[in-house]
Amino acid sequence: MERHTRQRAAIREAIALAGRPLLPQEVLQAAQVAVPGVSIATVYRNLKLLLDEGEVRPVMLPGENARYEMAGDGHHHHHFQCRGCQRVFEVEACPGDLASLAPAGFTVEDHDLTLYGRCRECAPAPG
Amino acid sequence: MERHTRQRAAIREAIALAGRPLLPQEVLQAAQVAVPGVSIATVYRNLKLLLDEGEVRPVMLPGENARYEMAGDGHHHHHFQCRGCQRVFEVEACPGDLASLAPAGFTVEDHDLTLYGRCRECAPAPG
DNA sequence: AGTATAGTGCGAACTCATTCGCATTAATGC
DNA sequence: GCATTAATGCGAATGAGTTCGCACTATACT
Repeated sequence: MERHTRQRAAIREAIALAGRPLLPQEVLQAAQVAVPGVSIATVYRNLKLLLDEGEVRPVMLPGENARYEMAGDGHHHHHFQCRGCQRVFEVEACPGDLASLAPAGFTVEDHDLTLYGRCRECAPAPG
Repeated sequence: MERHTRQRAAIREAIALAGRPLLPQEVLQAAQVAVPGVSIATVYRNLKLLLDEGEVRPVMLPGENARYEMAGDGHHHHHFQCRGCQRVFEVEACPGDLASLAPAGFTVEDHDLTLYGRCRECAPAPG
């Protein structure tokens, strides 16, 4: 039977409160604020659990390790990665139907879009 | 001084003729047709060389290892990955200006788009 | 043809994220 | 409170992709 532990709660909280997809390392750092001794192994174990339960979803970006965000209502959205802090944010908008972009004879079922630039905190003209 | 070897020629050819980004393993297979004994180490060494010379460019897709394509004229384009054969193809089209999709205060400099579906050969309704 | 040395093939070594083994800790049910 | 055992922390182990070391090959120049 599944037990309720401080570590698990801290890990779930970390992801829920971040409001953006986190790397396992970022989850660890955030969870360690609440539970100083948490280990990276526990983060990975709980991420797997949360994934199996469908509470959390993996976010893959080009050339990056998987990040994790709350699955929420599963609505379609994309991501923005800041070139200053490397953090990833959710983007609600979507360019819409892209089926016509594919070569003739190809069928488009889905798409992934990643925007790159500067987040509010790493504003343009970095210092 | 840089020498002309059969291996290097075969590797460059493999990428040029493929017309789509190749994984190091795919480059190896293609190059082995021309030069049976080529090793994967040589593929990696030459990929690095070609990258340094700007002849070849890396293509990163979500959750995938780097693929390589000829740098060509460097025009802006995107990619399509087939869910049947996993191969990646170039897509000329682009949805255009996506700057407006980002949250307020964020600056969009660039974007990556990946389409997923079925290529002509792995046509819909696989079987 | 002869020499110097860039390039190659092979297998070992490395990187780094992720997973595992195991002794220990602590949540749950009685 | 006590027993059961899921969960944790630690460090070792994995695994896949990539790189390295070194003896050997073969290109380019004479």
